[in-house]
Amino acid sequence: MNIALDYQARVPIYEQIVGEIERLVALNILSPGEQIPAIRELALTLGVNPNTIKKAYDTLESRGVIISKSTKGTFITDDVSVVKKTLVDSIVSDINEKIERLENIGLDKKEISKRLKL
Amino acid sequence: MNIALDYQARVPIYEQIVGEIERLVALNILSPGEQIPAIRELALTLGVNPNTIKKAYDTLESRGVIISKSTKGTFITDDVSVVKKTLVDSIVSDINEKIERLENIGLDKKEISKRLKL
Amino acid sequence: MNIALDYQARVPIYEQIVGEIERLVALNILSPGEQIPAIRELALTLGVNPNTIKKAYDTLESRGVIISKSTKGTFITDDVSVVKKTLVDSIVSDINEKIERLENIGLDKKEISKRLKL
Amino acid sequence: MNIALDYQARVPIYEQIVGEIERLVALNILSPGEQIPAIRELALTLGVNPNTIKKAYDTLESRGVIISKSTKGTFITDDVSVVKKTLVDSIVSDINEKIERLENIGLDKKEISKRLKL
DNA sequence: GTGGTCTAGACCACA
DNA sequence: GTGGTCTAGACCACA
Repeated sequence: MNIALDYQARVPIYEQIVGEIERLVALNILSPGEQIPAIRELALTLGVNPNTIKKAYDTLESRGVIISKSTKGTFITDDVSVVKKTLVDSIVSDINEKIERLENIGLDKKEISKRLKL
Repeated sequence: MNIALDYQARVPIYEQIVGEIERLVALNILSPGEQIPAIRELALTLGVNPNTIKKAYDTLESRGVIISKSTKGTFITDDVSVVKKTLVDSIVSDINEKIERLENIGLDKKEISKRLKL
Repeated sequence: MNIALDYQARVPIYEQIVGEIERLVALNILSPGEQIPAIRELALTLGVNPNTIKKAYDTLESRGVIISKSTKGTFITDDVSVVKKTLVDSIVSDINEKIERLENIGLDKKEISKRLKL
Repeated sequence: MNIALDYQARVPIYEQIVGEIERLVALNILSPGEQIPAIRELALTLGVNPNTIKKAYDTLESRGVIISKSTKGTFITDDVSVVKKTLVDSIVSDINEKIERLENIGLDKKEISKRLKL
């Protein structure tokens, strides 16, 4: 699994991993039901402690992105649509929040639109 | 000065204060040249340690948002336009980054536009 | 034999199998003296390692629920009443423990009764 | 904080701690908004590694029982009623599930009632 | 081999 | 002092 980590970033490593895996799911690079690397395996690949991977996997499981089946391995959830929808929704609402901030500062919708890559 | 703090957020308190003051400047609620509260005063108002306010003010001064005149007090910079421009630019580039992410996930520009409050 | 397994549950697979067979006995779906599937056969049916079935059968035999007659096969015990009684007793005492917890939290017996399907 | 741990139990230590704190909240021994011991402090008291307490606190926070305010400490949530309700509901539905199992086994409601401490 | 738990302890930013 | 992150590594049950 191809994941780039930034050790300087404020975002903790385990959350970077969470974000990357969510991204790979949204991009259909990871498919529903697909098995993902074992904790220790990914730890080796990324040069990171297994506990850190575990924390990322725990977070992903609590968000319904993956399911871990003890002794069997860890798998992408069968219904990926919810994950995608949630991700898109959160990005969209982030953007809308920021558009609102720009309007508060005094830019009108036309000015804003001009500066967006749309 | 009306500033809401979130003690649970990952963003440190002093940075939240920085962001809020920049926002108030951008909104013209704080005017160029206007005096802002003394460190101890604001510390009391917000129920926060004076060191935290100090750190926020230092950051704001290094960004050219405020100027502290030793015994006279602390003031909003006279030329507020740079502050505003910087803030707007950073928000705009944030948004464009997220638009790109949405495109990567598979939404085209039309779909994205439909969901933005523009 | 119709047994549903939950690979995510904390309860180990072999214990789930034990519980399910005890349940089938208590429900008279498995009758006294009846032969049950061979280890390898059940392993295939459930898509599980034969060692896991072995462990479940061993446990059931130690509890007197089944008897394995070497070359002949494995059978439900002739006197099923003890199995049932033990099972009922353990469920009842589970419930009573939980009733006590509800009382400790502050519900009185009347309130509790109202919410039970009795 | 008075918490008894059972190192033999199948339930992991961190979950025992979670359960105990939920219980103390339900019993009003821990009040809304009240500060609870620092991670390292409770670790010392219970003779357990700080990471274990952290995991318990993380779980409690994800369930909305406590709120951790970085550098300030950890606190019981302000609105405890939801926590209580959820706890009671889950116990009640556990009991009802078991009552149903007893009925499936062949006991009628009268027989069951007789054996419950109600 | 696989996930799950736990200890020991370091280091960090922040307040 | 307080929570948060991370490493290193052991041990366990289960499959």
